[in-house]
Amino acid sequence: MPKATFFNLAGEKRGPLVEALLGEFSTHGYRRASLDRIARAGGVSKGSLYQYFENKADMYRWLLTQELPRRKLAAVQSSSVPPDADLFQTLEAWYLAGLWLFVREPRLASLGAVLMHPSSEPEIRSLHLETREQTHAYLVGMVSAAMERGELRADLDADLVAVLVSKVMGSGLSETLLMRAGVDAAQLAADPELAKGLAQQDIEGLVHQAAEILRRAVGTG
Amino acid sequence: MPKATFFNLAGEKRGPLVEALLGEFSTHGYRRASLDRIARAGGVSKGSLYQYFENKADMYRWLLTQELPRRKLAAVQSSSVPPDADLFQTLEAWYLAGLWLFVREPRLASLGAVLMHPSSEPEIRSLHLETREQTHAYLVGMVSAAMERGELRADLDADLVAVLVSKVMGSGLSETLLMRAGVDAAQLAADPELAKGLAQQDIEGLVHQAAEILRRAVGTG
DNA sequence: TGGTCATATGACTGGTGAGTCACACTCAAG
DNA sequence: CTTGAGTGTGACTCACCAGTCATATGACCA
Repeated sequence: MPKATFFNLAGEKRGPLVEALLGEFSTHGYRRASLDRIARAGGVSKGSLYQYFENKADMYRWLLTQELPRRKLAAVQSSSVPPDADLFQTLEAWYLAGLWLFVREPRLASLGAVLMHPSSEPEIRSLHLETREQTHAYLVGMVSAAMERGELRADLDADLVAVLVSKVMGSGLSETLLMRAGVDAAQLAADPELAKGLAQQDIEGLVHQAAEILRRAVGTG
Repeated sequence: MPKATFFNLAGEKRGPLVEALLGEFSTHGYRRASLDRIARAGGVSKGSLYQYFENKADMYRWLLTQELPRRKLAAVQSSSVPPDADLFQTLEAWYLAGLWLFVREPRLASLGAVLMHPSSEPEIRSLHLETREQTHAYLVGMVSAAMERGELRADLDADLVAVLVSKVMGSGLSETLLMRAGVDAAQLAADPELAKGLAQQDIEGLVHQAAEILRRAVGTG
């Protein structure tokens, strides 16, 4: 957890620092991220970083568990799901908003994508693992509820369906989108201008197609 | 590419070295893998490593593009697909063999899994990217052929179906299996004994369920 | 025996980067 | 004005590690 000093920071000093953290970790990943660069880009001395955070892993952890969700939520809140939407409509709206994040906030989106992969860095392995477990548990809950509402075939394993959803609507869609635009998540984070190529894809159509495939795969009827 | 010296090596010297490469890269990933450890574990001096390979990336590249496919093929060749099998039966047999690899050769399987993720290490980024592109192209070919045989709905995008297959049958299945057994690919590589927990899962059932979901999702009828 | 070539070795170099520490600055309270 | 707690600083330490090189070994031939 960051130290009190960090939270006491005035916005005009904290803002650039957070930007620096976001930029560095999203373009270089955890291991290759350099604290010297973060300090320089953030307009802060290296020693100060250690006034604010316990260590490098603490910075990464705070960014990914506190700041990333906060910003994601803010960026996605515009999209509202109608109250009578079924599982597939809900998922479609949700993941559509997630894909737009790649266009509007590529650094946030790439960071989020990386977080869903297992990490080989011991300091942050458990963070990635726990995030995946939480996401999975949340989806299992959604799927089970939909099953009880009769929207899904009852003979299916909720666990397996949850993985299906996360793979198809999550990494599957975002990787397809990136592939079609011919860019890499890491490049995108380094140069957000590249997001323009993404915006020209038929994102709505893509997400809808995936949701319909999913509906056919596990939906009733 | 490795140098001639490497290929001239007698089997009894080369074997342990290859084992060391495999062990080190599969448990620590590219960046954290240490050449000193590889040399020690492989019973070879550090200088010799540079008689055999250009550099670290060369070792990684050789292992993943030459040795890994060779061994995977050998480990999987037992499973034969009947000549009249349709796309879904073929995929089921294929990926079933892939999952057994996690039980029999966890280090190979984890290496292969990591290779399918984007890497943030510049030296090997293109290797990972190209592997993913090749795999994708191969699947697109398979899917297109199956479409022409009328096994798949014709209104679908072959590109999207290929991603679907790779996500559901590939990473989706292997991560489900690992999750159920409560192990991590990295742990598994470090301690292959853990594979025993995997063997107790109903692997055949899991793969079959996934293949049937896929059939329903994109198959005709 | 002596010479040559391929191969083997491990101490060493240079670079990097996380984390530390002695010192400097600020400001509010006494 | 003085004090000291809180904050800021960046040169420095320490560990790690890829890659090099001077030297050694040994096989083979003349």
